[in-house]
Amino acid sequence: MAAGAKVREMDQDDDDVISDLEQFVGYNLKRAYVIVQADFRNALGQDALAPRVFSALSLAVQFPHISQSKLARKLGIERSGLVAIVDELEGLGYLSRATVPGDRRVQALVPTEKGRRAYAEAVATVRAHEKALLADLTAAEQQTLIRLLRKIRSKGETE
Amino acid sequence: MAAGAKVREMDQDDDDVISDLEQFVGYNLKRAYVIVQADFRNALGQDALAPRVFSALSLAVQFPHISQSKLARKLGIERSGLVAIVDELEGLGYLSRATVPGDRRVQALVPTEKGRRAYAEAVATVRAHEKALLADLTAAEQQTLIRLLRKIRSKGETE
DNA sequence: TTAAACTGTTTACCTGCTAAACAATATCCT
DNA sequence: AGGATATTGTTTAGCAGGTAAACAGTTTAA
Repeated sequence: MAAGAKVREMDQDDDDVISDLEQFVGYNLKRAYVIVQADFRNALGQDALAPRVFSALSLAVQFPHISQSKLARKLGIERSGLVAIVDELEGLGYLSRATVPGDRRVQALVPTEKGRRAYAEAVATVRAHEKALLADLTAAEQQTLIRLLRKIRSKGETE
Repeated sequence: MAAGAKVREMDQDDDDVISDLEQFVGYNLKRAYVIVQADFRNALGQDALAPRVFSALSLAVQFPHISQSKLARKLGIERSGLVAIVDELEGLGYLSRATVPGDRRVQALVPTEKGRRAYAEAVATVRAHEKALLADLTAAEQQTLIRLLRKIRSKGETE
């Protein structure tokens, strides 16, 4: 399986050689990201909440009446990109766009009871799957990992 | 100006509240990945080698005469997705598709001297930028980070 | 020799974004 | 006051980076 297909008789097996790439944080980050994201997706089922929709819902539940602009900023995406996400959440009945008395430009995102329940359920599922995926890491290692990733984030999200 | 725009007078500032999201490895991974990738891109210049093209070149240089199938497998992408990447590298004159005596199906990727030089230069640049980006992490922390990311990878790349 | 498997490729598609323009609304500046 | 300036949500067009399915050519297995 891992051995090179026997297309040629003396095929030197390069599979275990450590490449340059492996020494880059960026490369390892990307590969790990792909795996964790895939795990997320089949944790919640193939066509349920996508990671970004889950994230938006999470923040909407935690910060009810947040505006779309603020939410976009928290998520690190553009306002325009958030529209489809909020559309989806509204379509699912997980939140509604409410007008704000003082400012008629902003749409306050208020989660519905259904949205809060769905989120509570999703968050438990995701947590469980992430825990299983990261079973090889001790609790301390997981905390360290998060701490180091946040350090990188704080370097880049300065504004 | 991290403070919320003064749209309303008593706008509680949610910016420093720790959200649920921050506790997920997946979320932190994604955010960090975006930052490192962006750093990579403006390390090499806006329209130079994209990360994935750099990665492919790296492996082609390190494993000359690797086949596209093997390269795709190493990169964790589909064969079909690799075609455009190899096209680009060939277009740049960084490698060529060579026929293999024993098997007329496979295209052996052989880096040119130009390709090897370009890679050597790129790798130095990327290393320098990554070092700068990760200056807040000690060398030990960087090693730990890579070790933990590889642990996640080894969990997901089992096949 | 026929069936099965593998290689590279094309094509059609999907996801998750950005950037630019826009109308509506709000705020700032004298 | 009132005009410039800014902000909010939105649409549209486009890009990057991938997948999946089908295919011809070639090789291996039965």
